[in-house]
Amino acid sequence: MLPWCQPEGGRIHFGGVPWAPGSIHCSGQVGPEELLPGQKAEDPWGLGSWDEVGDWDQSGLLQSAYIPVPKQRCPPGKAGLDEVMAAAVLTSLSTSPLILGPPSVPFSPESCCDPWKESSVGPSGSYSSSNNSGDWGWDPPSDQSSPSTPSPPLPPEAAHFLFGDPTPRKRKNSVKVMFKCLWKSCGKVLSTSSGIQKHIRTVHLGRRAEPDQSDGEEDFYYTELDINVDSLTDGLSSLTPMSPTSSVPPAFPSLDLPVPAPSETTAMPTILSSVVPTTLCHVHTDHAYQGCLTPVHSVGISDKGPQLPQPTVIRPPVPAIPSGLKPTTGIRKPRGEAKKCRKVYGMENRDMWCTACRWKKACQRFLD
DNA sequence: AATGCCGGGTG
DNA sequence: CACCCGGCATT
Ligand SMILES: [Zn+2]
Repeated sequence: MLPWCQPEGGRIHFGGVPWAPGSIHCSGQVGPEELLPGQKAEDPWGLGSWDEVGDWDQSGLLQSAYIPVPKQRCPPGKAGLDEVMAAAVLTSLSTSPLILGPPSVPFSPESCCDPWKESSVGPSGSYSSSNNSGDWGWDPPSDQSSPSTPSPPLPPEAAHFLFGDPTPRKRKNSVKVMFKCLWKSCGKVLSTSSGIQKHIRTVHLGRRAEPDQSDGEEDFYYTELDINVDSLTDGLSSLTPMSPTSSVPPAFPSLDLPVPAPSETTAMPTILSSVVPTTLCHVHTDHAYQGCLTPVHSVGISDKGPQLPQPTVIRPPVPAIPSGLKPTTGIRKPRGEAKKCRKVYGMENRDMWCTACRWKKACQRFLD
């Protein structure tokens, strides 16, 4: 009687793409009411504001590291430095002498990576089949690559990347800056730093709302997001999967989409590669458990991952563990809290899940 | 009870 | 490989 147990003869595929990213319209969660009435964003460093986020569509948002220094960020004297640097980079970035192609980003982002490209793999057909220890190459345990969500007592460990241009000014009109709360189970996203600062201070830190002389702890519980807003054009098409043969009325619940995996699609030209902590894997398709799982080398530019200094193997330390005696309540994997496909689409729409989810594997679309 | 997903199958 | 699922830790 299982919903999807019907004659599996023909799956329902709407042109291959359930819904395109960037076309989703999220309403709720982030609403005007989250922003202070009169507080029209004071945007500490005049980033141009994007306040009053009624709804924002997640197109390609690239998580930028942390943003450890919100306030007092412009020391009287050397304030201009970052600014200049940033400006310089952005400039050389977006105004490459001859690359004034299409009105959008010069580095054709869309071209290859669509978050949900269900099962079409291998455009260029040559994903070097680098080893990949058989398994679904992964390293669940001991992971920390991602800005793990902090928990109350957790001492913020964010001083890693203090460099690399902390506040990439929003580009012409393709990048918006948002601030996301990293608290355990709160993915609140606000448009202004002061916004989440207050949010965190009050809601989480249980502190007072006045931004005055707060120990600035809240600064550690939010991160900045650079949302690419240039794919407003695509998508929109198959947002309503009207199956031709009227099978499985999708009618997905009017849920506010939970930030899907940050589809990193920004191909760094060159200069940029040195300014941006390439902590994210690029190409990342839904199905393709390749994307970053399999060390996709040769992506055009030999962009060696900045990580993995690994001069010597750091594996050995796994000798003494009395077989069958795992501390059942030890360092257990904290099971990410992000809503995964199953919950998001529901069992009835299993066909929309990402492949991983369908196979009961770790979700690839909504990673934690 | 529902989820997320590892580990272990199957063609 | 693509695909499925038992089973178990988590929520
Ligand atoms: Zn999924």
